[in-house]
Amino acid sequence: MSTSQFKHFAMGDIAKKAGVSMATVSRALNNPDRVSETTRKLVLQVVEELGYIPNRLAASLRQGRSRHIAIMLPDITNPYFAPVVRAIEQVAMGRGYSVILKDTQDDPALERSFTDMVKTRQVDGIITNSQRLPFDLDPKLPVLQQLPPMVNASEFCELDGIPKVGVDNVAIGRDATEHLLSLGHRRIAVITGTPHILSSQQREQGFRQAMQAAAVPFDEKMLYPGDYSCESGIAGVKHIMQMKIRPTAFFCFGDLVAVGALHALRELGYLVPQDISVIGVDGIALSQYTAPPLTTVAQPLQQLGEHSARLLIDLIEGQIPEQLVHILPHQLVVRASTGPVSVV
Amino acid sequence: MSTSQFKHFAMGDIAKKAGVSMATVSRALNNPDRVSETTRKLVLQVVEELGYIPNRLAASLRQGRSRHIAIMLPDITNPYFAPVVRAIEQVAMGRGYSVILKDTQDDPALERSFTDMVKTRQVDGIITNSQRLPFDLDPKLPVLQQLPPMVNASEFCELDGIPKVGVDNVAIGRDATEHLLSLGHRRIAVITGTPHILSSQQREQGFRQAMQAAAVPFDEKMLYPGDYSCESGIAGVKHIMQMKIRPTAFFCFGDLVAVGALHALRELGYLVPQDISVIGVDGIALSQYTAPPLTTVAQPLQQLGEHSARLLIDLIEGQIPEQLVHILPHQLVVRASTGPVSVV
DNA sequence: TGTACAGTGGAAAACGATTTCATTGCGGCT
DNA sequence: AGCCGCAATGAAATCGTTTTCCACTGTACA
Repeated sequence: MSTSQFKHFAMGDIAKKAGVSMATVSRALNNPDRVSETTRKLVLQVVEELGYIPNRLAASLRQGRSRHIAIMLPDITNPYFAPVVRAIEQVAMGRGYSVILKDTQDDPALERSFTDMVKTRQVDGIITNSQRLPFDLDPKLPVLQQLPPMVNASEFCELDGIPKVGVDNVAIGRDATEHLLSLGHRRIAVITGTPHILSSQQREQGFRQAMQAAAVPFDEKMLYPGDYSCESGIAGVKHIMQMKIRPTAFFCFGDLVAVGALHALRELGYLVPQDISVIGVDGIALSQYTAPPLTTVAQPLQQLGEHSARLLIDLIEGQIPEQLVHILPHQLVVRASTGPVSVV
Repeated sequence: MSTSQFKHFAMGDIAKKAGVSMATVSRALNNPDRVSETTRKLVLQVVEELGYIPNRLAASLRQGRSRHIAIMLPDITNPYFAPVVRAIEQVAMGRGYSVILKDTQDDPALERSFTDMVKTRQVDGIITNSQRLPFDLDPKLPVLQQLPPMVNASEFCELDGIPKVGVDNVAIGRDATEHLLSLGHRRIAVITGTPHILSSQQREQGFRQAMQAAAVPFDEKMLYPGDYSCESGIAGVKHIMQMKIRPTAFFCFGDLVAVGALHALRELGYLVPQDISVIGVDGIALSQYTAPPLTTVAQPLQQLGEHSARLLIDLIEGQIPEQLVHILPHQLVVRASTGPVSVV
């Protein structure tokens, strides 16, 4: 038994005391214009008087919706997600929803078990940052009809027809690369994100496009497969800087990776940006306080969250969303970690 | 209406097809040892066959518990919370609970509205990082009896009798200060956390104790009231370093503050730790990658989360917790941001 | 005068599980 | 043989709302 001992009134108690039916109490509370003003006032007064608090669980059961949404992330400790989650949560609250959070550690089994929450009616929809689709689809049927309300945020599943909110990762890869190229860098090293993840693949694709367009050859040894973590930034730098031919710049596929890279370069005695330039992606808050402040391609994190939440809730409530796919603008933020290539 | 079109079977369908009663189905699913093996197998097979998925909302209503817990934070973007939340979430999952997250921005109204979720039966209990008690208490009655299941994590409410999990902030303040003193620092500046918050007050108290014990006088002008943010670290440094008598060390009440301080000192041209030492509190993951790596008093963030979750769920389930208050050990982690005071 | 209709409000059926209470049948014990 | 107890099961009550009908009133209109 629990420690809480509130005295609880049910709707019936209110009804009795107000001398009306439960239906009327319910209406007075939820559809105020469906009862006369006098009755409504009467009911509300009794509600106030008795301190009645409705049991939302019962309402949810009857209505078939929980008014919860779920958000599924691979790694809550990545500061990338904090502003996104906060924005989601704010929009959700504004529309009467609560947010259930799940750190899946990128584990398919966890993802799936979490997704079951919509089947068990515990949540009305899901925002996922995973590119894995946690539902079995019948390829013969249209995708949208088989899906519960869900939106893919930041990280996309390849499948068409799934609502998505994110950025153009190919363009991000291109823009970052062009920035380095424009500073005269030719030997650019890349520390990618988790290789099997689409965003990383697309950034790499953008990188290659830009290099090719500038007719700069790329030595495949200059590509280090990371996993979006700080540690992979460190490992990447250490690995690459021990090679005979060293790069003049690092393109890190995440700001966290770049933080690790900056750290490792500092340890190895290199000066950024005099010896080596570093650019990141994401635009996490901390990127402005690294040493030196990090040049990065910033994503509109808050907007990402807002759009995801709005889209999902529209979907849940059967409102037709203006669009099913939102690609939000990114922005190159030049700070002190990139500079002209040093003439050796 | 929602887009999801799963065909749903209710327990009655299973019962009918298996030729048993709903009670038996329920038991086969939830209390396997209360039905014979043959019936259980039969039921499970039908469940499998029809792809039956129970409606947890209905179960929750009947059982009077949602199997959700809520966690309330002042600021989700502070990396301090990420490991805590993750640990909470893992323990909760292990015990069959989901976690609802709320960023309250330290706003009392939001806190209160969120807390209502336990009254409305949407959550079974709350972990709060706020020192404000979101319930009205009758001072005549014992505290515990009036409270819903809740635990105070990290940040404490002054009231006795509330389950708490946290660290000894006075000792933390003392330890950090003693570290600086042992390096020869005498003019120590302090950038506090949010002044009205207990953890900040206690760290300050510990600081003063240590100073007094060492018979080192403290100039009140060396205390800058911050708010645990990066920005307050920057502002604090800028403010204090423009004074005539400058400190040789900064004691920042949070790692984020310290990150800001490091940034500002760098901008002002000071070398850390040669010119000035900086120490933080928290032990966030990033503290090891700052420039220079940050000396800090680390909190056992993961354990904090684990204990909070366990304590709360014990409370919810009426198990008697071994103890109601957990003070976990902190640890001074000496890195490169502190050093002996320079002989001027 | 009769009919239609809008405005109210009530009774009772959902929602879909869990749990209580009663019943059955069987084995063991005396 | 008779009785007790226990394991296995079912019927029905229950959780606390929302919602669907339907009834009733009074007014407007032909």
